[in-house]
Amino acid sequence: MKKLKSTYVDSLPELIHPKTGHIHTSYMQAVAATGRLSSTNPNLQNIPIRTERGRKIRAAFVPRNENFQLLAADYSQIELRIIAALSKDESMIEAFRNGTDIHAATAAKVFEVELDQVDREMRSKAKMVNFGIIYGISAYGLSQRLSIPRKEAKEIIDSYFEKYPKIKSYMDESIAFAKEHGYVETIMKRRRYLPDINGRNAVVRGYAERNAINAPIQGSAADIIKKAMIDIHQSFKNKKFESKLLLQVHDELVFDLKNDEIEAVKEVVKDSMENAVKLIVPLTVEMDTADNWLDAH
DNA sequence: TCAATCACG
DNA sequence: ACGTACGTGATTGAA
Repeated sequence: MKKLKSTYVDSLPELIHPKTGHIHTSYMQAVAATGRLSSTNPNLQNIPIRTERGRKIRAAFVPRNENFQLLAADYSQIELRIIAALSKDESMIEAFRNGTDIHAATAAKVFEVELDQVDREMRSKAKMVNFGIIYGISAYGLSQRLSIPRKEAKEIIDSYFEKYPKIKSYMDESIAFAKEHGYVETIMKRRRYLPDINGRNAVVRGYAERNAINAPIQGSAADIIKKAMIDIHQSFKNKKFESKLLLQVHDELVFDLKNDEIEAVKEVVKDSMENAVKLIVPLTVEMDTADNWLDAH
């Protein structure tokens, strides 16, 4: 509990710029191997939200004055939508086209129950599995996360691949591509080189194989939000908006929104993010406004 | 200087 | 049999 105080409460006020009255972060464009941005000095991509005390820190981020409010816009499940699109798995595509809760839909499939029979625990497990898929899952890793025997974890994973068969073949193809070419690439052709993909050390090779699965997914999400940011910048300039983009947090954009531009800005932001690229599944964006960052979620 | 820890997506 | 979920940055305390 020392972390919240030393990293945020004590440090951030010291970083308010004397001239602007704002905290200014630096975004690094060539640090993350997948093509994500990173944020330093201070890092504003890891402002707390998960604990009650942490949420109070996030609530301290406010608009510049009474004529503005904060707008937070975030992609819903962008990485799973990308894997659905890249793998062309019919079931997962169908789930996203129908707008169903993907974790609940996954739980229904994996545990073989009706959608309305999915309880909180089943959904929670299915959510962990969905995340695991993006990261390059192993039975052992899932068993640790879910605190269940490895055998049971393996059964869940086997069931997952049975219900979403093309996710499995897509993952195998990503690894095969990497082994042949020595790199993997995103939807916008950003490459991540994986020199250890054919290595003889199983631990190192396993790491590269998980990178082969994860990098195109995480990197494509980064490509998409970057394109959206460029499109939004152009629109704001053309329309002479005074609202400003403040922060990017991987799948979220935060704006200082002028009160007389609310509807126009929200339309531009939603449209630019949802249509930054055309996938075979819809991209959806959730957004909200408030007088602090916490409540804009 | 570096590993461990903890903050986020 | 092996060792194991992806990507970051800041702080802390031991070496």
